Amino acid sequence: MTETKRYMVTSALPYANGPLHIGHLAGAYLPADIFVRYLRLMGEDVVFICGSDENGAAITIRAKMEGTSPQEIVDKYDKLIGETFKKIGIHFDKYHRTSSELHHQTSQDFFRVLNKNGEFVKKTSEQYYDVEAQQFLADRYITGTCPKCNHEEAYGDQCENCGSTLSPTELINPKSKLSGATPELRSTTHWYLPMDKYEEWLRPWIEDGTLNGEKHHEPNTWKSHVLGQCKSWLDGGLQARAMTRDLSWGVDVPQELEGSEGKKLYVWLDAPIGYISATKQWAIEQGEPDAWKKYWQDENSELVHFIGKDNIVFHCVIFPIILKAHGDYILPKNVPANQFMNLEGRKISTSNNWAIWVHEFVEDLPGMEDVLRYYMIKNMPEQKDSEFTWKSFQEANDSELVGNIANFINRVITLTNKYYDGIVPEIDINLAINNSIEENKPGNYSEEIELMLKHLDKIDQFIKGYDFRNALKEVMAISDLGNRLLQFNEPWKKIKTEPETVKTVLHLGLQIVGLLSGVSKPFLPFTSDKIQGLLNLPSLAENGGLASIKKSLMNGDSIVPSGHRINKQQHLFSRIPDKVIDAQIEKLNATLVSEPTYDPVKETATFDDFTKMDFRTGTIIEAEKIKKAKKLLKLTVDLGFETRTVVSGIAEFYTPEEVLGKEVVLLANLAPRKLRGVESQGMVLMAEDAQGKLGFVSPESGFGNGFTVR
RNA sequence: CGCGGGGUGGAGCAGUAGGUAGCUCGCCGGGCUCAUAACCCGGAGGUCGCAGGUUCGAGUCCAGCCCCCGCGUCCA
Repeated sequence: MTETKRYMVTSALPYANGPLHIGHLAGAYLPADIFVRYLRLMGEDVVFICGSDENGAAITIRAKMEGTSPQEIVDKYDKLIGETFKKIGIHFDKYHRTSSELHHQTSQDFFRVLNKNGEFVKKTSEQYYDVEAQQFLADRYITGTCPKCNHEEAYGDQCENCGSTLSPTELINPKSKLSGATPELRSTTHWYLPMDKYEEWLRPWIEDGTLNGEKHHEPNTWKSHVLGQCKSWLDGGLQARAMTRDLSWGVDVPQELEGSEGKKLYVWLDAPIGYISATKQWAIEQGEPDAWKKYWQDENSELVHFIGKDNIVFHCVIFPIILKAHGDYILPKNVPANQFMNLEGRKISTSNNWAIWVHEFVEDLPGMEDVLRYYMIKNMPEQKDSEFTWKSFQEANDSELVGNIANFINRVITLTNKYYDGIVPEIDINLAINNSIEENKPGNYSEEIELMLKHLDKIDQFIKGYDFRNALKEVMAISDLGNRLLQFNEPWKKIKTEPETVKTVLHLGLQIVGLLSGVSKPFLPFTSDKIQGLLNLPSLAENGGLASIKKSLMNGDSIVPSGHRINKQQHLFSRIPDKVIDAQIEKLNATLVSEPTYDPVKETATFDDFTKMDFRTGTIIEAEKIKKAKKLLKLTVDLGFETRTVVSGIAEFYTPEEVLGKEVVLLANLAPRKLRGVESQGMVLMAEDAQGKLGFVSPESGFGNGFTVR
C-alpha cells in the first residue's frame, strides 16, 4: 500500500426529482461530512465532491406528471437540495450537476476512451417499445402475465408471485406501465460492457484487497455487508451490461459513433463520472484546471465513496471496472456504505411521503441543526438498519446534549465568571487535585491532559475506521470526564478553603471546553462555533484547527490561556418541549391520511361479467401463517355447505388470532391456485387504501354462512 | 425463491483471534447544589432466537431449524 497524501471523498449524487430526507443524510452525506471535516481539521489534504444526478427516465416521467419540462424539474430540485445541504452544515468543495456541459463532455470522453480501447461489444436485441409514450421501456415498466404461474401482474424482470426471474419478452399479454398500451417489439442496438472479462482482477481486489499483485487496501476494513454483496455478485457470475439506453433525457452517446442517434449513456456509467467532472469544475474554480488529476489519477490519493447500501454494486463492481478499463484512474480504497434508516417503524418512502424532509426540519425547528446531526450520528445505520423516532430524538437532546455536554460547558463558564470575573485563572502544574476517574484519588493537571489526549486518539481511530457512532461517544466521554472533574473537586466548596486548587481545576476545565469545541466540530459544527464564542475565541480553522489544539496540549500549552477573558454563559442546547415533538409526530401522521390516491375506474363490465362471479358469505374458522412467506396466511373458511382452504395475502396486516371468527365475503368460484405449496380455493375480498393497507369487506355480523352476494 | 445482513437485560447497541456477559438511554436508591430537576455514586434487570455437535470450557467454532431486515441491475 502506498502512503496517503491526499483524500478524494465523494457522496452519492442525489437524484434531482425530489427533496432530501433524513435517510439521505444518514446514508451518504453526514458520514462523509464528518470524515472530511475531521481530516481537514487534522491538516489533511481533502477534496469533497457531490452534485445533482439529473439524467434518466424518472425525471422525464416526473416532468410529464407535473406538466413541466425535465429541465425545470432538475433546476428546481438542484437548487432546493443545494440549499438544504448548506443549511444543515454539509459543505462540499463543489456541488455540481450532471446536466452541465462539462459533465456531458467528461462522460462522453470517458465513453470514447472505453470504445477506442475495445472494451465494448455492440449487440442488437428486441426490446419493448411503447408507441404512445414513444420510448423503449425499462423492464420494471412492463407488466404482464407470468408464463410460469399465470400471475397477472408480473414485472418484466421477475414475477413477485412465484419469484421466478423473467425477461420482458416472456410475459404473456405485456402492458406498458406508462400508458397502459400494449408495447411492440423493436430491435435496438446498444454498447455492452462484458463485465465477466474483468473478474480476474476484480475478485482478488475485493476479496484480498490486492491489485496487480500488490496490496491495495485491507479488505477487513470494508464493512461486512459491502463485502457480502460484492461476493454475492461475483459468485453469481458477472454478465455483460448495456452501457447505453434508449432515452430522451441524458448524456448523448458521442455523435460521431455510428448508431448513436437517440442513445444516451446508462445512468450508472454517467453518474459516477459525475464525481470526476465535479472535481474538474472545482479545479477550474481554483484556478488550477489540472488540479483534479492528482486526486483521481495519483496512487498516493485515497478515493472513498460514501453511499447508501442500494448503490453498493455500482460503486464496488461496475464503476471500478469502468475506471480500470479506462486505464488512467485509481480505484476506491473503501466504500463505506450505510444501511437504511427507518422512520417511526416504517421504511422511509418518498412516494408515500413518509419522511422527514430536511428543508422542512430546518424551517420547523430553527437552530436545531446540530441536534438533528447528533441524533442521526448517534443512530447512524452503519452496520444495520436503524430507527428514527421523534421521542428518542427528544430524549437524546434532553439527556445527552442538554444534560451532559451543554451542562458541563455551562458549569465551567458560569464558575469562571462567578469566581474570576471571566478571566482564565493561573495553573499550578504540581498541585494535587482529585482526578476525573474516581472520587478521592489524587491526580494532577498533566495527567488529566494526557487522559484527554487518549480520547483524542480514540476519536482518530474510530473516524478513520468509519465508526462515527463510537467516535461521537468518545466526544461525549470527554464531556463526562469534565463533569466528573468538577464533581470530585467541588470548586463551589473549595473556593473558600482551597482557592489555589479551584484555579487549577477551572483552568483545566476550560481546556476541556476548548478541546470539546475541537472534537465536536466534525459532528456538530454549529455548536463548535458557539463554544468558541463562549470562550471569546475565533472559530476554529477548518484546516488544521484540531491538529494545533492537539499540538498545544502535547506541548503542555493551554488552548485557553491564563489571563484571557471569556464571555458570559449561554445555553448551548435547550430542552425540547413535548408540544414541539407532538406537533412533528402529528405532521408525520397527517401524511398517512392526506392526499389519498384513487385507482381509476376499470373498463365497463357487463352484468354477465358480474354474474359469472360467485361471491359467498363465510366465516374464518382456522388461520395460520405460511412459513417463509411474509404476506400469506392460510385460512379455512366455513361456507355452511362446505369449508374452503384459502391462501390470503394479509399477513402484514392481520395476525392469525385476529382473523379467527371473522365474517367475510369469498369469491367462491375462482380457479384454484397453488401458492407456496398450498392450494387456494377462492379469494377473501379485501379493500385496499392508498397506503396499501388492507381491510375486510364483511357482511353484517351474524348474517350466516354460504349465502350469495349480489 | 436466490443472495446478503441480523436476532444479546425495557429501548438502542458492543462483544473481529472461545475461558467469569459489557456500553448508552430509561428505571430504583443515595449524594451534591456551580449548573437547563442538570451532575456524581450505587443498584435491580439477560435461558446471549431454537434445539444439537466439537471442546475441560462457546454469545464467540460446525451442521440444522425458526424469525426480522435488505438486495435481486436504475428512487438514500
